[in-house]
Amino acid sequence: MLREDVTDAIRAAVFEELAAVGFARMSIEGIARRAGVGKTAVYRRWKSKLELVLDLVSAFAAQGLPAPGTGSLYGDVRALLEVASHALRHPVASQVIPDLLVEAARHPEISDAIKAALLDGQRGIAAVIVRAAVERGELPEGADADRALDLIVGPLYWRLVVVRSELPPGYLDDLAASAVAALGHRH
Amino acid sequence: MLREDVTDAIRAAVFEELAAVGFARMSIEGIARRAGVGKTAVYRRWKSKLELVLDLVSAFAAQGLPAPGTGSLYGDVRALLEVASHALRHPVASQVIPDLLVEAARHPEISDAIKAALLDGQRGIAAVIVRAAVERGELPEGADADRALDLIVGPLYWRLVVVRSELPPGYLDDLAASAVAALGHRH
DNA sequence: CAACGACGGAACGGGTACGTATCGTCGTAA
DNA sequence: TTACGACGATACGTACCCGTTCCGTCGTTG
Repeated sequence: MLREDVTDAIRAAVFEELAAVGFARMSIEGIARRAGVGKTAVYRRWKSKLELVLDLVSAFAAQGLPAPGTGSLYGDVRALLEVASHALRHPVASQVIPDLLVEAARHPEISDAIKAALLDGQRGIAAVIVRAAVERGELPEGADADRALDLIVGPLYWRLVVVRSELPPGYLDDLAASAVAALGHRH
Repeated sequence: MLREDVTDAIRAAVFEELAAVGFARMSIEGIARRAGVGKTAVYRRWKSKLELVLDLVSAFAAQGLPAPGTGSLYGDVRALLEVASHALRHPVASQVIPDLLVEAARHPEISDAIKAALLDGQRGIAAVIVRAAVERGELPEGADADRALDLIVGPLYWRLVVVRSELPPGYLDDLAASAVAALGHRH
C-alpha cells in the first residue's frame, strides 16, 4: 500500500518544481529531491514526467468552477474577472499555467488535459453568463459565448501574463464595462 | 574574419531549434548540429545560449513596425490586428514568442529584450493610434493607450496562442469593431 | 607561394539525468 | 513474532550536454 503522505509530498513538489524551472527542465530526480523522497517512490506511482503532470492537471479539472449568477451581465463579467485575476496573480499558477500552455503546443496530451481542466471550464461559464444575459434581454439572440470569453479574459491574460505589469486601480471594473460594451455592440 | 554564411546558418538554426524544442531544451550542440557547423563556430561568436538568443531578439527589435494611418480609429485598429494576426499565425513566431515570454519570467535579460523588441513597439503604435483618434474626436481626451492595446491585442493573443483555435471568418473585423466600441465607451 | 585564420570533427573531463536494481530499515497486519 | 511491502539511500550503465582543446583542411590575403 502506497503511503499517502509521500504521494502528497510528491504532488506538492511537482507544483513547486513546475513553477521554479518549468516543465521542460523539470526532472524526476529534482522532484524527489525537493519532496525529500527517493526516486523509487516516484517511479512506483507514475511512469514518466508526462504522466505525473497529466495526473495533476486532471485532478485540477475535477474541481469545476462555479458560474457566477449576480443577476446582471456586468456583475457576472466582473465576477469572472475577479476569479480569473486571482488565479493569474497566484505566484505558482501564474508561472505554471503559461508554461504548460506553451508545452501544450508540443505535447497533444498536455493540450487535451489543459483544455479539459481550464479552457472548457471557462467556456462553460461564459456560455452560462451569455445565455442568462440573452434571457434577460441584455444581449441579442445568438450572442457568441466564445467571442465573449475572448473579450473578457483576453485583455486580462495579456496584461497579467504577457506584459506582466501591475493592474491599475479600477482596471477590472473598467475592463468589465468595456467587455459589456463590446458584447452589446451590434455590427 | 568570421564567415558570414556560417553566422547566418547558425542564426537560422537557433530560430528553428527555439521553435522545435523551446529555449529551455535548446542546446549549443543541437544548434551546431542543425546548422551543419562545429560547436567551435558557435562559441567563437557567442558566449552562451542566452547571449545568442538576446542577440537575435534585439535584431528583431531593430526592425521597428510602422504605425498605421488609415484615417479612422476602426481602420487603424483593424490594420494593427491584421499585422498582429499574421505574426501570431506564423508557425515559427507563434511557437517562439510565447516560449520566450514564459522564459522571460525567469530571466530578466530576456524580459528586457522582449519588452524592447515587441511590447514597446506595440505600445508606441497604440499610442499613435489613440492620439490620432483623440485629435479626430473619435476618443475622449486622455484615453489610455495601454488599455487600448489590452483590448485590441489581448483577445487575439488569447484566441491564437492560448486557446489555439482557428479564427472564424470575419473575426478580425468583429474584434476591431468590438474594440472600438469598448474604447469609446465612457464610464 | 607562404602565412594566417576560420572551418568541421573529434576528444577531453565534469556534470546531470535517465530508468533500474539492490540494499537495510521500519511500520503494519496476520 | 513473523512476513510483507513501501520506504530512503546508493550505485549502476547509458546518454546528453557543457565549455575547452587539439587536429588537419581549405580559402583568403599578402
